[in-house]
Amino acid sequence: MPELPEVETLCRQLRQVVVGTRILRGLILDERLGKMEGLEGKRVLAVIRRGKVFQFQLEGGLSLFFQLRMTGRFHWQEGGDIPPRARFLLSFPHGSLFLTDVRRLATLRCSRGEDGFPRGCEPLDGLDHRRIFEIARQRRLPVKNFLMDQKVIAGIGNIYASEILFRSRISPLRRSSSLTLHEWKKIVRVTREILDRAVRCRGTSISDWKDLFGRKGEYQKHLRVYGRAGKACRRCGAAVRRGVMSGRGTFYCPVCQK
DNA sequence: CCCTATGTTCCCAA
DNA sequence: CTTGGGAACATAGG
Repeated sequence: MPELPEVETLCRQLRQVVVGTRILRGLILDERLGKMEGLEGKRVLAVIRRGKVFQFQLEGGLSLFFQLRMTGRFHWQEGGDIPPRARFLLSFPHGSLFLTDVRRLATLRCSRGEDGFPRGCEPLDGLDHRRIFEIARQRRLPVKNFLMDQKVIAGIGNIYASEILFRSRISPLRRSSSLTLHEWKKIVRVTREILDRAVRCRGTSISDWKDLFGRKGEYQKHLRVYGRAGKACRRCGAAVRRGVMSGRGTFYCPVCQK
């Protein structure tokens, strides 16, 4: 579900709503989500993101790390009932933050360190294509899977991986070790362009993605291949192909992408 | 019943 | 030991 642009969108909105405010109450509504210590009365000092992971930094050094995974969503409500499928809530004097999650795959980790974050580089603050090239050279997996490896680059998921490779004109099936330095330079530049634009669009609402306030994103209007199996490639007119890689739908143009 | 779904982790085989 | 692939997780919708 949420990839970097969607997580970044929520992160910016969360900052505006909860940073500097004192928590009235924190409640786990589904034990499977994770454990949490007393948060009552603590102020939220910052909400930051790395890759697809959120960190809420609280007064006293405690942090909450959230991973939304496939169907986790954050909602801000100034009143009203607990929404269906809510698994967690943080209440504040001016409203409540809910986490809902149909498939119950999201996770929460409460800790005092930085250990909740993925190890990969952040694509929005200067990916070094030489470094990526060096890592990719030693791996033999398909480049699409490589791009989605959160230990290398943090934040790219299934939709943006297909889009990045289409705009880079590289086949998702290529072994990561087969790409040249020049090709990585292109991929890194395109990644930055796509993710920046998707953040400005507040994410991709393909099925049901909505931001903190229930608004859809706009990046679905810019998608070039994702979800377009059998339709004409926007560049050359050939039929867009849908393959399956590691169990995930993978969209590409067999003519444009080499 | 079949398949699909914006993610991550764990197990197993090579 | 490393690497990569697929199942598992859980639920809804077409």
